[in-house]
Amino acid sequence: MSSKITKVKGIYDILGKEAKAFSLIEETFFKLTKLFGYERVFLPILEREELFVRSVGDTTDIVEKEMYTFEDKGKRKVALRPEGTAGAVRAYIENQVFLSESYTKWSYFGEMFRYENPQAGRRRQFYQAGCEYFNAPLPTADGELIYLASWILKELRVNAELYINNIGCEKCRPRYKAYLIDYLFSKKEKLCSDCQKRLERNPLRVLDCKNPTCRDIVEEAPNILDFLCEECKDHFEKLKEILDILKIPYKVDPFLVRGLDYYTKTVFEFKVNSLGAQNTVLAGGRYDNLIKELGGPDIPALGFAMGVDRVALCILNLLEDKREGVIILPFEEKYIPFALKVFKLLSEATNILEKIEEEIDTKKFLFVKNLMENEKLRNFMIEVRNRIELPNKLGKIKKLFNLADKKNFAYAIVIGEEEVEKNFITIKNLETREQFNLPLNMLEV
RNA sequence: GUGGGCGUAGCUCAGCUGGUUAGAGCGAGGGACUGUGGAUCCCUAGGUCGCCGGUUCAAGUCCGGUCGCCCACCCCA
Repeated sequence: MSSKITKVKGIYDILGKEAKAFSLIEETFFKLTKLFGYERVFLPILEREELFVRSVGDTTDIVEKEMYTFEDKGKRKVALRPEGTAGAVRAYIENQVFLSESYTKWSYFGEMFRYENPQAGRRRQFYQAGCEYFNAPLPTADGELIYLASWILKELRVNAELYINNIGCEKCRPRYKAYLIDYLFSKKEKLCSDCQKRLERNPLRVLDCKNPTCRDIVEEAPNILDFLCEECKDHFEKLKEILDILKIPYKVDPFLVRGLDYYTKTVFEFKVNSLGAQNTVLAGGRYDNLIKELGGPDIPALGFAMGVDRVALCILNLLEDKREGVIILPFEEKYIPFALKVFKLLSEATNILEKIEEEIDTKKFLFVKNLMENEKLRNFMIEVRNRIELPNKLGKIKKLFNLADKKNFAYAIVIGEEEVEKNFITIKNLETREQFNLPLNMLEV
């Protein structure tokens, strides 16, 4: 063997159980976002670097040191997206979607890239499932969005707590910021070294420092909620009422600030306690100025992103492999033609089943009638619809059953001399070990 | 970017203060068992001991570097 090529640091193959978790998350996410009117969109992974500098913020760590940036062959400065909102907003503006739609709801699922040191729940290539809701000024939109987010997590059996805050708008935040900086400067020598740096670059981030002495200082700091303008205050009060009506439990955390510059008014986070340090599983908020700042019209918007890798970690041990599907087992090579016939008949029968559920065009087929009456057969056909496979090798019968068992099939179809001669199949339930026959002429219409 | 821990078979790990041919369990493949699986027993395959260099008569073991993994800081979903 020649020298092996390994993966690059922090970038992982998603296989096996984790892949199952990913699929379940994706499926659940799109099922529920669709229910709430979101359309799935497919956005570029590669964008101009400037997009993120201008939206995420040039003093954020994401932009300062975590972006994968490079020059392409046309000398364009490009970056792998570190998050999804900026690209969505760019697409919204560039395609002038606002001209033809009075409001727009998008959902997406895809990989993001940040050059960070890997740890539990943090990878350089990671996946986010996100929603963006454009042209939605009312606090009901915030409520609806949070309701959607909490439902997705509930459906996935993730126990998360919701924290909300309002970080003001361009009218009220500067005043708060000034007071905060004043206060923090008076305590500067007591702050940790990181916070002293934050004070210069991004003072709001001092508010969620984990250092205990910083926390004590923050406890006494001016509270953003006392500084909100009438509009922001009203928005926040209404949001809380909406959450109460929707019966979504939440905690107000006045020290909750988001790391990205574009947020205004509502911000929220769902946190779990089973995950270690990286415990935020879904987060988002309102970004009323971002569209304007990126050269579009003055349109309010909001959104959230869910950390797919982190949610997968949460639900990994909830996944059980259950028996599913059917494998056809011809005992010898000479029975393979018969097995192929069975394979074709059964897989086509699943199509007919689909149709019956919609239009009750049934009785046409004898086997369908039988199916409705015979519970055993019905359960079998449900599994046929889940999965049907032919074996890829011949061997001792014991081996074949062993294989069927290890691959978690629900049923095995036995094909040997007697079956071929009398034109039937023997169906074995691999869990109960029960067997029954199905004459094939029932399937041949 | 910083710090701590760790890299031996597909997986989980033994391998003493350096000493002959590198071990177990699980898993995989085969057999005992030629129309019926999960148990038991037997057999087999699979390792440049992450990689590079150094010390030594001798390195899986010691030293340096490097790559990767895990965890935390930081950051964020």
